[in-house]
Amino acid sequence: MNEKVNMKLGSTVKGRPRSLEARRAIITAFTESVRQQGYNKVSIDGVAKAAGVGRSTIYRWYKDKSEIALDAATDYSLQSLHYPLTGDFEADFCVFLQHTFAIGNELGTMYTVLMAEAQANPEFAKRVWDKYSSQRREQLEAILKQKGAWPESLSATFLLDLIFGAIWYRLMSGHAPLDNTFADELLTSVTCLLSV
Amino acid sequence: MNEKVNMKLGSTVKGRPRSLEARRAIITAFTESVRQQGYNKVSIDGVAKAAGVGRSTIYRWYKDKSEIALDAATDYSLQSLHYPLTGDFEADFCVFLQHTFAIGNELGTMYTVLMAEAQANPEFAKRVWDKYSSQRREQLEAILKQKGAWPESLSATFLLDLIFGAIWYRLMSGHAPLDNTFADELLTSVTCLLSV
DNA sequence: ACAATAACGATACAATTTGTATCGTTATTG
DNA sequence: CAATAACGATACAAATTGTATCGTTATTGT
Repeated sequence: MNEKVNMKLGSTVKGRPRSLEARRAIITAFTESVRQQGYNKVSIDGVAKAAGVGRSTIYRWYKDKSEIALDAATDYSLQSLHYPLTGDFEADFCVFLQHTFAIGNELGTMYTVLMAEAQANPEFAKRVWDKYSSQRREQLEAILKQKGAWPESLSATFLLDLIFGAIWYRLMSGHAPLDNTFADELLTSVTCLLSV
Repeated sequence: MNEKVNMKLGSTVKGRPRSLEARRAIITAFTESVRQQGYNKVSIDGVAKAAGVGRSTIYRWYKDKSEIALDAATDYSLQSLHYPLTGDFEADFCVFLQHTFAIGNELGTMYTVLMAEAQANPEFAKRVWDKYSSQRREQLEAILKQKGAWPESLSATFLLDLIFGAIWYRLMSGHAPLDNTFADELLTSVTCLLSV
């Protein structure tokens, strides 16, 4: 989202302040539209009408469709990222998975689209990474480190790739669900790999 | 690709046969364009001009852009799938990874796009799965089964998701390469999981 | 040789969508 | 109440899509 935005509380800036309701409406309408029609068939005009805002309002704050997607995705994801850890590896890992699965089942489509969009746009890819991926990785890494003994031969980067990769892969391919069985299998495997 | 196509050798069908050169040119130009500009910025007209064919020729055989992507992706992938196994788990696994990495580094962008496209289109998703994903999975599963002892608690579906997931995740995020180190880590982990 | 056939390149077309610009209106600040 | 900037509405050129039509070209069968 545009940084010059006049949305800070207690702003001293003159002029009509940005409508947070409009932004929320845009994000909601966009997310719902993507879910129903697929990213490539969603038009800005359609989102504007569904959100009940003017098309110009969207263009004022988002350069193009991919920017809306990034804002919508990070907005949603960050909400579920700030909660206290118990310190118990197994419990925290399971909670993390549950949150991640919930987001995935809710917004998986959106993230896949972001990845596709990032493919040919390194700058955009970096923003997706910084605003979304890296934050979730850091959270999970902190949880994994609670396990204590960590085999030297196992790099954290690789283990994170393994876990997030499997989740992503199921999300994208849709060939198997993100359910409790899957969570159990992840826990078992990670425990196994960390106990060598 | 259209099934009614008149491209079989020794066809008895009247009329001018389809130009395989045109198809090859389309696939090549499309792949290159996607690599350079990104899927969403590639136009059919641009591909036609780059391929040196008429725009109508493309529309005659492909319903839309996503169909070109699917044809291009499967065409390329299937070439690398038919080779004999040695029967040695470790050797075959490494060769498989090398082939998969090569395809990924060559066409990863394309596959990510296919996944995104498949998100809101179950029918298309099924075709991607049947024509691409499932074939590679079967190949890898055959290789893994050569290992012999397979822990009851570890489902093949899950293990395949772990492996392909990690590869995909690296491809999409681009935060780490598909290199020999990564292959080693995969081999080590899979061996560990299969030896419990 | 020649008719039948169908893919080819080209071009034209309406419909959609994009991103920009402009307008009068509305909300907030000083 | 003046200054300011976001708001919704609307108009616009440009690009793109998918369809249709045309004359041309390559192949098959008689």
